[in-house]
Amino acid sequence: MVTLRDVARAAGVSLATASRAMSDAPHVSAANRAQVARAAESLGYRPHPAARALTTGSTGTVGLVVPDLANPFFAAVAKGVQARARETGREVLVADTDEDVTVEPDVITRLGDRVDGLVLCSPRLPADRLGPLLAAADGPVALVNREAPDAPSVSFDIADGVRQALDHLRALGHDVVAYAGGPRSSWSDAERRTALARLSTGTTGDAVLDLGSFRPTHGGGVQAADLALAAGATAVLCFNDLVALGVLARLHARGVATPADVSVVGFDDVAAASLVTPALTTVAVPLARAGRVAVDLLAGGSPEPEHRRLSVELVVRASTAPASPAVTDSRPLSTDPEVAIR
Amino acid sequence: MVTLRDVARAAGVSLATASRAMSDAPHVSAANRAQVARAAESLGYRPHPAARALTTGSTGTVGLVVPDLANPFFAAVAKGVQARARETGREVLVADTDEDVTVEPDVITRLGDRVDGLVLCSPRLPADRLGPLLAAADGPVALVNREAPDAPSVSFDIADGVRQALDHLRALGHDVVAYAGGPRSSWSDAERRTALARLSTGTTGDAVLDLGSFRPTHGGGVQAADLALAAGATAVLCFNDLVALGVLARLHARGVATPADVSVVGFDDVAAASLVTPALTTVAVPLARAGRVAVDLLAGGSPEPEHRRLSVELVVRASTAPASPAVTDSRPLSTDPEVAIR
DNA sequence: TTGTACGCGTTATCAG
DNA sequence: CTGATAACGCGTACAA
Repeated sequence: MVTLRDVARAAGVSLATASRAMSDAPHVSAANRAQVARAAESLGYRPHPAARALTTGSTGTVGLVVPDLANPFFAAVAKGVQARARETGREVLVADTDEDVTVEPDVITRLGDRVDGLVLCSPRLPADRLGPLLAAADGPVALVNREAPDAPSVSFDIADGVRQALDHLRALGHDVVAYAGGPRSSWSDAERRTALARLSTGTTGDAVLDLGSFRPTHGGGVQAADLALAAGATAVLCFNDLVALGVLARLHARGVATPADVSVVGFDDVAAASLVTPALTTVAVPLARAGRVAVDLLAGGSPEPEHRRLSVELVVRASTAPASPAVTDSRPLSTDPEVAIR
Repeated sequence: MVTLRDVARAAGVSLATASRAMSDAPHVSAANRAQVARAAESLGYRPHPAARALTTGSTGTVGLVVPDLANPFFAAVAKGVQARARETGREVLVADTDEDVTVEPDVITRLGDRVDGLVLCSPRLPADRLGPLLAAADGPVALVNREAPDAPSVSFDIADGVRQALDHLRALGHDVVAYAGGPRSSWSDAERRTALARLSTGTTGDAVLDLGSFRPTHGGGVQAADLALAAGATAVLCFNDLVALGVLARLHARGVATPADVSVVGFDDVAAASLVTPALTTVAVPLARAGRVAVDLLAGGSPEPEHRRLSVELVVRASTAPASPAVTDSRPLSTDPEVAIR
């Protein structure tokens, strides 16, 4: 291994001068600066991260905690974090909690010792458990997709997304729209619900049906679809795209046409949303952007935590269409054995 | 910050003894060991990773390099790496090259300085560029989903997967099966092709049509589907599930029924494969397992690099069925405006 | 502007 | 079994 001492020797200067030259510090003659640079280059010198961390206290690393790397939502955020960190010369240490909120404190402390700051995606950790966690963290923490008073955060303008979706559906003539909600402990589900509540008390008097809470997965959507049908909804707004995809699949399996019979709207605009048939109408959310912003938030050492809210946009695709008479359970199931329900 | 010195002081022993006690080293009296443990516990002592790394030379960190974190294939591998690293008390530093092989050398050296070993997923880096890269790496490197003479690797029994898929298709009566290949520079595509070549010179004389190389994405599948139809194939085996999903979508859009008219087989068994309609028949590949094995391979300091090949299994779902008379371009397009081609 | 010397927190070596 | 003490590689007061 080639150390700074080797570089200094080769350049004919002292260790201190070499150090200053490498870190572009002032008080170094142009000649020496060039000498050192040349020596470092030719020797293939690379500073030892641990040694640097030991003296400076900064590791050049950001941590990322997500519930599930295989979930396209978090994968997209991770890409953004990754990209921004790399641009700013930092590396990213990633931890997947496997959807288990009980391990989060441990993961956070373990990671916390090795990083300069932490990007935390923990949609389902109860608010009262989040506070202590933030307090225990020694470095800066940036929250993604949720807000809290004590930490900077980047989230999305969910209320506006819900509004756009509802406007779209109502313009299409849907009076009975149902909401397939996410986990009760989810901050962003709460956001959707309050937005929905505010929007459904409008002058038109249209209310939106609460189908309940579902696991934020394909399976959750399957359950929600049955309930939506039973309730006679002509449109269903989903907690996220995974749920929407499940609704789509279940509707298809039960012989209900989408969007002819019922319209479906998702949330997030995950990659799969545009690839499925029919392509999903969904509220596009700048996931990667959020990841990038989160790492920038780590640096901002303002006293008051900064809360950035990114705007969202409804993407209309093929899963929504003008309302037709309600479809209920009395509708005959398909006789095609491929799609029939036993 | 509480250091080991504080612990030693509190326990009434020297720094050296405290160090030994903490690292479960021998030559420490049971009494002192307990004292130190108690002191560390009550003070909330956590060893400083950088300091430890500086002296030991080991960082307790493994690196992971992938082309795209948002690709479900790599996301699954990443989960495995993550899980195994955590189990063994290590953290993982992840780098996403964004499918750009030209940045890989840089990424690898940057990461290499901070980790004890590197798990490298680089399916498309040309073999002649991989060799030098491995030579330049200072720590151990484990390859995932490709093999090379100079590094340990974990890959899949692709030949057997292809065989299983082909057997399945032939048993269903498909004489004309087409292969929608992946990138030419891909090691695993080459594996599929040689397996295919060996299998198609059998006594039956059935050959498999080579549709060409496609981008390993949904879009690639769309292109492949048109070619498969033009060639009159009754079944198409795809490079991976993303391609297969593209084929499925395109077939549907062109009014060709799956699996009634043409069967489709994927590769990898990514999560989406079982969620789509019709559910995809595909060769399941233990992605997460591979990730776990890869981190274990890093530790094994054998002189000869170890090459582990994981077995795969065809999962028969709804996208394959007995062959029907070939469908060609002469077949009338659907008149349903939803699916018609302009 | 340059060099010397100390400290960062740990582990490891060597006497006791 | 225990305790000083010397590294590890680098940044940085302080002195020159």
